[in-house]
Amino acid sequence: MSDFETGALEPAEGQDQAATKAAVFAAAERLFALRGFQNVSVRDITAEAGVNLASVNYHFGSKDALLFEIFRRRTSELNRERARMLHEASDRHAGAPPLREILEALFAPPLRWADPANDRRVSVQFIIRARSEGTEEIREVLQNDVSHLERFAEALKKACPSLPPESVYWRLHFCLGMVHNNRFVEFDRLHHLSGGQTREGDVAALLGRMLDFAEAGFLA
Amino acid sequence: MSDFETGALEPAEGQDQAATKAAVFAAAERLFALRGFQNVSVRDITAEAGVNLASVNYHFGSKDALLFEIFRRRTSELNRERARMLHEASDRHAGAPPLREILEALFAPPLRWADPANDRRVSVQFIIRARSEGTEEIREVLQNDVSHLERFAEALKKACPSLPPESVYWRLHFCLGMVHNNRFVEFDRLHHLSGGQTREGDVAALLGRMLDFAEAGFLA
DNA sequence: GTCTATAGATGGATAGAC
DNA sequence: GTCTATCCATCTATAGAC
Repeated sequence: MSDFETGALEPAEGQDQAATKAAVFAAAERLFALRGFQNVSVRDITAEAGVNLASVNYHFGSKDALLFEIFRRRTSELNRERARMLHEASDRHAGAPPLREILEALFAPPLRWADPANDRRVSVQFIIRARSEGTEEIREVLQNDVSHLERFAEALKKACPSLPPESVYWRLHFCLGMVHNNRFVEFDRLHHLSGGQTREGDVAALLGRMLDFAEAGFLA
Repeated sequence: MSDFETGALEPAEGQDQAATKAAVFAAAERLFALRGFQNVSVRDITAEAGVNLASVNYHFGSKDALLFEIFRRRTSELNRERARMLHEASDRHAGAPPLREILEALFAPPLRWADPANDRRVSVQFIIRARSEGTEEIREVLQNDVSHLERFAEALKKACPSLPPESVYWRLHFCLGMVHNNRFVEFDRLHHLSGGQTREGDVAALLGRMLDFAEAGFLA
């Protein structure tokens, strides 16, 4: 299943099965990201996608299963990007990448997605929302699937040998908090607070700011 | 209104009006904090409080209004504690408190509440959840009520005169992200990731860790 | 496979008895 | 003021026609 993105697909006026599923997937992700899971009904999704009401259950089984499928796909994509960046940094430095490059592998992928020029913009918001508002099933996955974080924790321990392991874990937790706080609402609030001095659109600059802050925090 | 906590109140078998309102308030806060706003029905709340179904609408007007009243009370309490700590730090240092004491005024109150020995434990979780899952009305308040943060931003600018103002705002944003990430779910996940090395119960130690990290981040 | 119509369940809110 | 009974809207899920 879920092989609908293997080629170039337009919504099409036709009755292509894959196109319908893709339209539902995209509409659901967008609406969930903007309004939250519980505030979006199956009717909202099918209306936005321009398909009939039964499509969600036919293609995904249930509303919960739809949410879960989007979540699994997006988190696996994100973690794959992070793992690849960490791996490349490791290769560049004989298996012991420096602190800043580890943090960059953690921060850069979600920030790249968050770029206004990127069509993955809503995907980051979706993931952040699903993390906290998701179903019990999603909560279980979050609890048990920590293998990608383990790789980061190990790399950080190696890069900060003088730091007690539990401090590494806590600081990784702080870094994740920085990432999870990158919601539209929080950006808007900051923009208001700063009198318009903060520009969230410049994700490259934001990445630099986050790296400066987190790197210094790790070296404390 | 909402003057029901002026004395020692037990749920009572009687029909005390204030006691009923307090029971609804407490049950709602607890359930919202644990399960999220949309996953708790008015029936759940009244059942948990041991009162009749109509109580929510009679005492608060609606489910939304109940959420809003809890939110307003808890956030005003929290911001008052923060403002008081900031003010005291300011007094101790002739109007120019050092960076670490400003950050302590920001971090300490929610962490004190989060202490397992504190009955305010759920209140922090409630606030964090309400911030992201709340109604439109709550979102508007978040957007417009930033006066308490302005005081912190001003103090931070004064404590870090060499830092561009927009950097101060961004770093304040990062610090708030650290605070907002202190959810039960995230603590549990971290506990699992670290193989039990992180103990969230020791809030004093956690405060120290957060201060070390954030202070270094600000000095970067 | 697609879509309409509807079942079946649940929720917020309220009228009216006491 | 309290509480029961109920209204009415809305939602997910599905049966069955095409």
